[in-house]
Amino acid sequence: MAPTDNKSEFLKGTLDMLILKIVAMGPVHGYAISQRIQQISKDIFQVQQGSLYPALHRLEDRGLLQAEWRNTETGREAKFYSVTRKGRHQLESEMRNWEQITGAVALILGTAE
Amino acid sequence: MAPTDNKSEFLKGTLDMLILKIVAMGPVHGYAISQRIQQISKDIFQVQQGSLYPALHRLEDRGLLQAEWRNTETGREAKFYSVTRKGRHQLESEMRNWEQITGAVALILGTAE
DNA sequence: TCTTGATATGTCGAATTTCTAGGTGTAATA
DNA sequence: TATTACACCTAGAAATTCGACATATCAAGA
Repeated sequence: MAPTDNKSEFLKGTLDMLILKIVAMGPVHGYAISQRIQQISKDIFQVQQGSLYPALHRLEDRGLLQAEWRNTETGREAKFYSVTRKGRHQLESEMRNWEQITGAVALILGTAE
Repeated sequence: MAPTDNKSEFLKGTLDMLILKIVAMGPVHGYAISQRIQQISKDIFQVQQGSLYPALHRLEDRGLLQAEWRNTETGREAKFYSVTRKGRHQLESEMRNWEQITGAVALILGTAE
Protein backbone atom coordinates (compact mmCIF):
# COMPACT_ATOMS: atom_id res chain seq x y z
CA MET A 1 0.00 0.00 0.00
CA ALA A 2 1.58 3.21 -1.02
CA PRO A 3 1.11 6.54 0.47
CA THR A 4 1.44 9.99 -0.78
CA ASP A 5 4.39 10.08 1.56
CA ASN A 6 4.71 7.56 4.34
CA LYS A 7 1.30 6.21 5.14
CA SER A 8 2.21 2.72 4.13
CA GLU A 9 4.44 2.09 7.08
CA PHE A 10 1.37 2.07 9.22
CA LEU A 11 -0.69 -0.42 7.42
CA LYS A 12 1.03 -3.70 7.55
CA GLY A 13 -1.57 -6.33 8.11
CA THR A 14 -4.47 -4.09 7.28
CA LEU A 15 -4.47 -4.58 3.55
CA ASP A 16 -5.98 -8.05 3.70
CA MET A 17 -8.86 -6.80 5.81
CA LEU A 18 -9.58 -3.93 3.44
CA ILE A 19 -9.52 -6.23 0.44
CA LEU A 20 -11.87 -8.67 2.16
CA LYS A 21 -14.22 -5.83 2.94
CA ILE A 22 -14.28 -4.52 -0.61
CA VAL A 23 -14.80 -7.97 -2.08
CA ALA A 24 -17.50 -8.69 0.48
CA MET A 25 -19.60 -5.97 -1.14
CA GLY A 26 -19.81 -8.04 -4.29
CA PRO A 27 -17.55 -9.77 -6.81
CA VAL A 28 -14.81 -7.58 -8.21
CA HIS A 29 -11.57 -7.98 -10.01
CA GLY A 30 -8.22 -6.92 -8.64
CA TYR A 31 -7.75 -3.77 -10.59
CA ALA A 32 -11.14 -2.49 -9.46
CA ILE A 33 -10.35 -3.33 -5.83
CA SER A 34 -7.37 -1.03 -5.80
CA GLN A 35 -9.42 1.71 -7.44
CA ARG A 36 -12.21 1.43 -4.91
CA ILE A 37 -9.89 1.46 -1.96
CA GLN A 38 -8.27 4.59 -3.29
CA GLN A 39 -11.59 6.19 -4.07
CA ILE A 40 -13.39 5.41 -0.82
CA SER A 41 -10.37 6.38 1.25
CA LYS A 42 -10.20 9.67 -0.62
CA ASP A 43 -6.73 8.99 -1.95
CA ILE A 44 -5.26 8.23 1.46
CA PHE A 45 -4.57 4.67 0.35
CA GLN A 46 -3.06 3.77 -2.96
CA VAL A 47 -2.62 0.06 -3.29
CA GLN A 48 0.31 -0.82 -5.50
CA GLN A 49 -0.03 -3.75 -7.83
CA GLY A 50 3.01 -5.31 -6.20
CA SER A 51 1.06 -5.34 -2.96
CA LEU A 52 -2.35 -6.09 -4.38
CA TYR A 53 -1.81 -9.21 -6.44
CA PRO A 54 0.33 -11.07 -3.91
CA ALA A 55 -2.32 -10.23 -1.31
CA LEU A 56 -5.09 -11.63 -3.50
CA HIS A 57 -3.15 -14.83 -4.08
CA ARG A 58 -2.43 -15.07 -0.39
CA LEU A 59 -6.11 -14.72 0.46
CA GLU A 60 -7.07 -17.24 -2.17
CA ASP A 61 -4.48 -19.71 -0.90
CA ARG A 62 -5.89 -19.35 2.58
CA GLY A 63 -9.35 -20.12 1.27
CA LEU A 64 -10.77 -16.71 2.12
CA LEU A 65 -11.37 -15.65 -1.46
CA GLN A 66 -12.24 -17.57 -4.57
CA ALA A 67 -11.54 -16.47 -8.11
CA GLU A 68 -13.28 -16.90 -11.41
CA TRP A 69 -12.44 -15.57 -14.84
CA ARG A 70 -15.22 -13.46 -16.27
CA ASN A 71 -15.77 -10.56 -18.58
CA THR A 72 -15.88 -7.01 -17.38
CA GLU A 73 -18.52 -4.56 -18.52
CA THR A 74 -16.12 -3.38 -21.17
CA GLY A 75 -15.86 -6.93 -22.46
CA ARG A 76 -12.46 -7.76 -21.13
CA GLU A 77 -11.24 -10.83 -19.29
CA ALA A 78 -10.60 -10.34 -15.64
CA LYS A 79 -10.35 -12.44 -12.53
CA PHE A 80 -13.33 -11.82 -10.31
CA TYR A 81 -12.99 -12.52 -6.64
CA SER A 82 -15.69 -13.39 -4.13
CA VAL A 83 -15.49 -14.00 -0.42
CA THR A 84 -15.93 -17.53 0.88
CA ARG A 85 -17.80 -18.30 4.07
CA LYS A 86 -14.46 -18.67 5.77
CA GLY A 87 -13.46 -15.30 4.38
CA ARG A 88 -16.56 -13.69 5.85
CA HIS A 89 -15.78 -15.09 9.26
CA GLN A 90 -12.23 -13.91 8.93
CA LEU A 91 -13.37 -10.43 7.98
CA GLU A 92 -15.66 -10.21 10.98
CA SER A 93 -12.89 -11.39 13.22
CA GLU A 94 -10.42 -8.92 11.77
CA MET A 95 -12.85 -6.06 12.10
CA ARG A 96 -13.44 -6.83 15.78
CA ASN A 97 -9.72 -7.07 16.18
CA TRP A 98 -9.21 -3.75 14.45
CA GLU A 99 -11.68 -2.04 16.78
CA GLN A 100 -9.91 -3.45 19.77
CA ILE A 101 -6.54 -2.38 18.52
CA THR A 102 -7.48 1.15 17.56
CA GLY A 103 -9.23 1.44 20.91
CA ALA A 104 -6.09 0.39 22.70
CA VAL A 105 -3.95 2.77 20.67
CA ALA A 106 -6.39 5.56 21.47
CA LEU A 107 -6.01 4.78 25.16
CA ILE A 108 -2.26 5.15 24.94
CA LEU A 109 -2.23 8.20 22.69
CA GLY A 110 -4.89 9.82 24.81
CA THR A 111 -3.00 9.43 28.03
CA ALA A 112 -2.19 12.87 29.33
CA GLU A 113 0.67 13.78 31.63
CA MET B 1 4.30 -6.86 20.02
CA ALA B 2 2.52 -9.96 21.08
CA PRO B 3 -1.09 -10.64 21.36
CA THR B 4 -3.17 -12.89 23.42
CA ASP B 5 -3.93 -14.49 20.12
CA ASN B 6 -3.33 -12.58 16.93
CA LYS B 7 -3.38 -8.91 17.71
CA SER B 8 0.21 -8.43 16.72
CA GLU B 9 -0.34 -8.87 13.04
CA PHE B 10 -2.10 -5.58 13.03
CA LEU B 11 0.44 -3.38 14.58
CA LYS B 12 3.42 -3.29 12.36
CA GLY B 13 4.72 0.22 12.34
CA THR B 14 2.73 1.32 15.35
CA LEU B 15 5.14 0.22 18.02
CA ASP B 16 7.54 3.10 17.49
CA MET B 17 4.75 5.62 17.89
CA LEU B 18 3.52 4.02 21.09
CA ILE B 19 7.02 3.94 22.54
CA LEU B 20 7.58 7.58 21.64
CA LYS B 21 4.31 8.48 23.30
CA ILE B 22 5.12 6.64 26.52
CA VAL B 23 8.61 8.10 26.71
CA ALA B 24 7.24 11.56 25.96
CA MET B 25 5.42 11.44 29.30
CA GLY B 26 8.75 11.39 31.09
CA PRO B 27 12.01 9.42 31.18
CA VAL B 28 11.56 5.68 31.54
CA HIS B 29 13.56 2.55 31.02
CA GLY B 30 12.68 -0.13 28.53
CA TYR B 31 11.23 -2.65 30.86
CA ALA B 32 8.86 -0.08 32.30
CA ILE B 33 7.80 1.01 28.82
CA SER B 34 6.57 -2.45 27.99
CA GLN B 35 4.73 -2.64 31.30
CA ARG B 36 3.02 0.68 30.78
CA ILE B 37 1.93 -0.14 27.29
CA GLN B 38 0.44 -3.37 28.54
CA GLN B 39 -1.18 -1.68 31.50
CA ILE B 40 -2.68 1.31 29.69
CA SER B 41 -3.90 -0.84 26.83
CA LYS B 42 -5.54 -3.18 29.34
CA ASP B 43 -3.48 -6.15 28.22
CA ILE B 44 -4.37 -5.75 24.57
CA PHE B 45 -0.73 -5.07 23.80
CA GLN B 46 2.11 -7.07 25.18
CA VAL B 47 5.42 -5.87 23.87
CA GLN B 48 7.93 -8.67 23.62
CA GLN B 49 11.52 -7.99 24.52
CA GLY B 50 12.56 -9.10 21.07
CA SER B 51 10.44 -6.27 19.70
CA LEU B 52 11.08 -3.70 22.39
CA TYR B 53 14.84 -3.48 22.55
CA PRO B 54 15.47 -3.41 18.81
CA ALA B 55 12.83 -0.70 18.58
CA LEU B 56 14.53 1.38 21.28
CA HIS B 57 17.89 1.06 19.54
CA ARG B 58 16.29 1.95 16.26
CA LEU B 59 14.72 5.07 17.72
CA GLU B 60 17.96 6.04 19.36
CA ASP B 61 19.88 5.55 16.13
CA ARG B 62 17.41 7.80 14.36
CA GLY B 63 17.96 10.47 16.96
CA LEU B 64 14.40 10.36 18.26
CA LEU B 65 15.32 9.07 21.70
CA GLN B 66 18.34 9.52 23.87
CA ALA B 67 19.47 7.16 26.58
CA GLU B 68 21.21 7.53 29.91
CA TRP B 69 22.12 4.96 32.54
CA ARG B 70 20.54 5.72 35.89
CA ASN B 71 19.27 3.96 38.97
CA THR B 72 15.70 2.89 39.34
CA GLU B 73 13.72 3.51 42.50
CA THR B 74 14.68 0.05 43.63
CA GLY B 75 18.33 0.93 43.26
CA ARG B 76 19.05 -0.96 40.08
CA GLU B 77 20.84 0.13 36.94
CA ALA B 78 18.65 0.75 33.95
CA LYS B 79 18.81 2.69 30.74
CA PHE B 80 16.45 5.65 30.87
CA TYR B 81 15.16 7.06 27.64
CA SER B 82 13.93 10.56 26.88
CA VAL B 83 12.50 12.04 23.72
CA THR B 84 14.57 14.49 21.72
CA ARG B 85 13.08 17.50 20.01
CA LYS B 86 13.24 15.58 16.78
CA GLY B 87 11.44 12.74 18.48
CA ARG B 88 8.66 15.03 19.58
CA HIS B 89 8.15 16.28 16.06
CA GLN B 90 8.15 12.73 14.81
CA LEU B 91 5.55 11.73 17.38
CA GLU B 92 3.26 14.56 16.40
CA SER B 93 3.64 13.67 12.77
CA GLU B 94 2.95 10.00 13.41
CA MET B 95 -0.10 10.80 15.47
CA ARG B 96 -1.56 12.96 12.73
CA ASN B 97 -0.79 10.19 10.31
CA TRP B 98 -2.46 7.63 12.55
CA GLU B 99 -5.63 9.68 12.70
CA GLN B 100 -5.71 9.98 8.96
CA ILE B 101 -5.20 6.28 8.47
CA THR B 102 -7.75 5.11 10.99
CA GLY B 103 -10.17 7.60 9.48
CA ALA B 104 -9.60 6.16 6.04
CA VAL B 105 -9.97 2.60 7.30
CA ALA B 106 -13.21 3.60 8.99
CA LEU B 107 -14.47 4.96 5.70
CA ILE B 108 -13.85 1.65 4.00
CA LEU B 109 -15.10 -0.57 6.80
CA GLY B 110 -18.13 1.63 7.21
CA THR B 111 -19.15 1.41 3.60
CA ALA B 112 -22.43 -0.42 3.41
CA GLU B 113 -23.39 -2.64 0.51
C1' DT C 1 20.30 -22.38 51.57
C1' DC C 2 18.34 -22.89 47.36
C1' DT C 3 15.22 -21.97 44.07
C1' DT C 4 11.90 -19.33 41.81
C1' DG C 5 10.03 -15.16 39.92
C1' DA C 6 10.39 -10.40 38.88
C1' DT C 7 13.44 -6.92 37.21
C1' DA C 8 16.41 -5.47 33.39
C1' DT C 9 19.19 -5.76 29.20
C1' DG C 10 20.34 -7.74 24.93
C1' DT C 11 21.02 -10.78 20.28
C1' DC C 12 19.83 -13.97 16.52
C1' DG C 13 17.21 -16.17 12.90
C1' DA C 14 12.80 -16.99 10.84
C1' DA C 15 8.54 -15.30 9.17
C1' DT C 16 5.67 -11.95 7.13
C1' DT C 17 4.42 -8.02 4.53
C1' DT C 18 5.16 -4.40 1.56
C1' DC C 19 7.62 -1.68 -1.89
C1' DT C 20 10.05 -0.80 -6.15
C1' DA C 21 10.74 -2.14 -10.42
C1' DG C 22 10.15 -4.82 -13.91
C1' DG C 23 7.29 -7.67 -17.36
C1' DT C 24 2.99 -9.10 -20.61
C1' DG C 25 -0.95 -7.94 -23.44
C1' DT C 26 -5.44 -5.57 -25.14
C1' DA C 27 -8.49 -1.69 -26.24
C1' DA C 28 -9.58 3.00 -26.74
C1' DT C 29 -8.19 7.59 -27.68
C1' DA C 30 -5.46 11.47 -29.24
C1' DT D 1 0.96 5.88 -34.40
C1' DA D 2 1.72 6.67 -29.79
C1' DT D 3 0.04 6.95 -25.46
C1' DT D 4 -2.97 6.02 -21.74
C1' DA D 5 -6.04 3.06 -19.18
C1' DC D 6 -7.14 -1.46 -18.27
C1' DA D 7 -5.77 -5.96 -16.34
C1' DC D 8 -2.77 -9.52 -14.98
C1' DC D 9 1.76 -11.08 -12.90
C1' DT D 10 6.72 -11.93 -10.53
C1' DA D 11 11.25 -11.13 -8.32
C1' DG D 12 14.26 -9.08 -5.08
C1' DA D 13 15.08 -5.92 -1.41
C1' DA D 14 13.75 -3.68 2.81
C1' DA D 15 11.62 -3.39 7.18
C1' DT D 16 9.37 -5.04 11.28
C1' DT D 17 8.09 -8.32 14.58
C1' DC D 18 8.21 -12.69 16.93
C1' DG D 19 10.03 -16.58 19.43
C1' DA D 20 13.78 -18.26 21.55
C1' DC D 21 17.78 -17.75 23.72
C1' DA D 22 21.37 -15.64 26.87
C1' DT D 23 22.88 -12.89 30.89
C1' DA D 24 22.64 -10.83 35.52
C1' DT D 25 20.70 -8.93 40.00
C1' DC D 26 17.57 -9.05 43.82
C1' DA D 27 13.73 -10.41 46.93
C1' DA D 28 10.80 -13.78 48.87
C1' DG D 29 9.76 -18.10 50.33
C1' DA D 30 10.35 -23.27 50.83
